[in-house]
Amino acid sequence: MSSGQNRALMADPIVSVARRLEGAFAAVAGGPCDPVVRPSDRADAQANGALALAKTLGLPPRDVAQKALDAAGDLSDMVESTEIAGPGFVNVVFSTSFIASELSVAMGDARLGVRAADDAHTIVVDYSAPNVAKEMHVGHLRSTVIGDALVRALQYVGNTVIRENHIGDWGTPFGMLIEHLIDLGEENAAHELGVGDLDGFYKEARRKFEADDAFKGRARNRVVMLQSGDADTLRLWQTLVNESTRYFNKVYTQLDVLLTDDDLMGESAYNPLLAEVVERLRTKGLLEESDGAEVVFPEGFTNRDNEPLPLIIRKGDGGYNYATSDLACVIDRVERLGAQSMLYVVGAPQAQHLQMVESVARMAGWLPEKYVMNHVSFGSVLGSDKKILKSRAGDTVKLATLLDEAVERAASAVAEKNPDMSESDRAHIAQMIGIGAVKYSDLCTDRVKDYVFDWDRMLSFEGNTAPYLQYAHARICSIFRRAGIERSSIRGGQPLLNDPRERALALRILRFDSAVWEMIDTLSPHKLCTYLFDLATDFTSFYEHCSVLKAESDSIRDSRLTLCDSTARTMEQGLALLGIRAPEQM
RNA sequence: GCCUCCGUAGCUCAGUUGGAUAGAGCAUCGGACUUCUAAUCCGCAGGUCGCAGGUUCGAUUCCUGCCGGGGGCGCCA
Repeated sequence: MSSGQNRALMADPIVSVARRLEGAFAAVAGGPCDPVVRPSDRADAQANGALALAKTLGLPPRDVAQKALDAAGDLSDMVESTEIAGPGFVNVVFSTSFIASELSVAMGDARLGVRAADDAHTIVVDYSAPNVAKEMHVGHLRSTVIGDALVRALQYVGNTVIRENHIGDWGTPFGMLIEHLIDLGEENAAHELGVGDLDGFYKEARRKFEADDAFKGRARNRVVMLQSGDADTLRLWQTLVNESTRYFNKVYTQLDVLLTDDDLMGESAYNPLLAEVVERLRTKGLLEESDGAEVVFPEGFTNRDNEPLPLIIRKGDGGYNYATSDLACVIDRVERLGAQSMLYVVGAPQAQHLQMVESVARMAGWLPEKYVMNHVSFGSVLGSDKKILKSRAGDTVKLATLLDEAVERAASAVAEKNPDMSESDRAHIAQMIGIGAVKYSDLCTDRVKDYVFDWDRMLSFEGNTAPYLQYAHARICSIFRRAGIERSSIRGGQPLLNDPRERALALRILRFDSAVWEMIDTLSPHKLCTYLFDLATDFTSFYEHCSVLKAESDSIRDSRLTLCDSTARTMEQGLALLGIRAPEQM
């Protein structure tokens, strides 16, 4: 391994200095000790570890801080100055040459200095999960966009990531859906679904089911035929699935996410395992009979009347329900796919259900202790009235319609601001801007909270928005275009960082490493968004104050070109981890 | 009733796992364009971090109790 790769293991200087101080603090403490190094507004970083340590040692905090600095020895290869301040904080200022050389190393790394996972493993990410013959709406938007970003980030640092799209393709509604398909005629029905009128199809089927007893009877009979594997029924069912997934793929293409047919793992895929789930639970002695159903009582769950709450494995009528297939999922993911970690990107209302599934899986011994099953919960999309987002007619908002509107709005913004652009360029770029804006507005706030959907805000070029970040990237591309310089031609050098904005920008770029890891550690894409916004802000400030092409000297010009290129690469990669494109002009 | 999530500037949101004086962006106000894309930048102002206790050197952050809002609580998925 070259020293370059070795250094790149910790691109963020704050991480580097933290590791250096960790030993020093440990020496003072006489055991492992966190130096608590954080970014600081009074220096580049501050170590707060002395205050806590002072307590256990019974010494004045400032003395402890001094001892730690003494133990750290010579830090001059990375640090310009250290200072003990206030009650015992250690303020750290990096040497500018260290920042410059670290940036050069990071930019020579294939991952731009982002640390590789030291525990890379196989992770299943379960996301999107629309229902066959039902329209995709904003709830699917959140799951799809958040899940996709997590997949990209987890993959980036070296994990093996398996995408699973657990579509709703089984269950009692398929009786009425198949009968409605027959009524319409297969050709007509396929067309209706193929063009994306899933809502109309589903609603009509449900209307007939509720209004027409004969239809209801046929539907019920059809469910039995489906479950018993009747060939003709299965063929009709497959038509529904195929037409729906064809439509989903259109939305996924528009949304620009990674999901393909290879990732489809619908509920029906687990049918062969359901009987085994029951048998295994029975063998373990976990299965109990309750009100005619076969259930498991995981500890710690109670119902309204404070009685134990069961997870229903097999209904009174002998049918299975979603808890059973979710348990089959766990078995399949652990035993067939070798997953050690499972992420469920599912709305907050499913929290208790997933807890119960995990609990039963652990009771049954299907989920080893160290394996994690993580609910990546998220809140709702709200309208400006702070209520769940609805269309003007009061229906749920069709995802496809919403995405079309995003692209339309972006197209008219581009047409207005950049009228010289060709029609085909504009269409292409509007796609990146409109879709990017929707995705970013979904990703940029803490996922556990609800968020307010606002067209004007998300498409604005001001504030924490995708267009603002994309614009920073486009401006850099524009500089190189204007100068007629290939970006790759100026790589490899170390930048001069004499202006405070140059220095701040370089340090910010190096913190990409930590930003990606914060996103991964907390499964929170908004951490990376916040970073990219800071990066764009630091760049724009640099851009306003440090002329690149009209720099005072050629060496400064080249140095600034290097900074521009480093910024653009980091921005493009960061946006890519969020599933967002970075156009070269806009 | 029980469980769970949320409550930070007029609005929309951050706050790096307990650190110094709580930060952005909108909106308002005051400045900067024969431009490396002003789709931008610089500045002013704006706060009882829902309320009350507790833990400790130190709390927006952890604990308890209230108040307000969302969601969940047995055969739909």
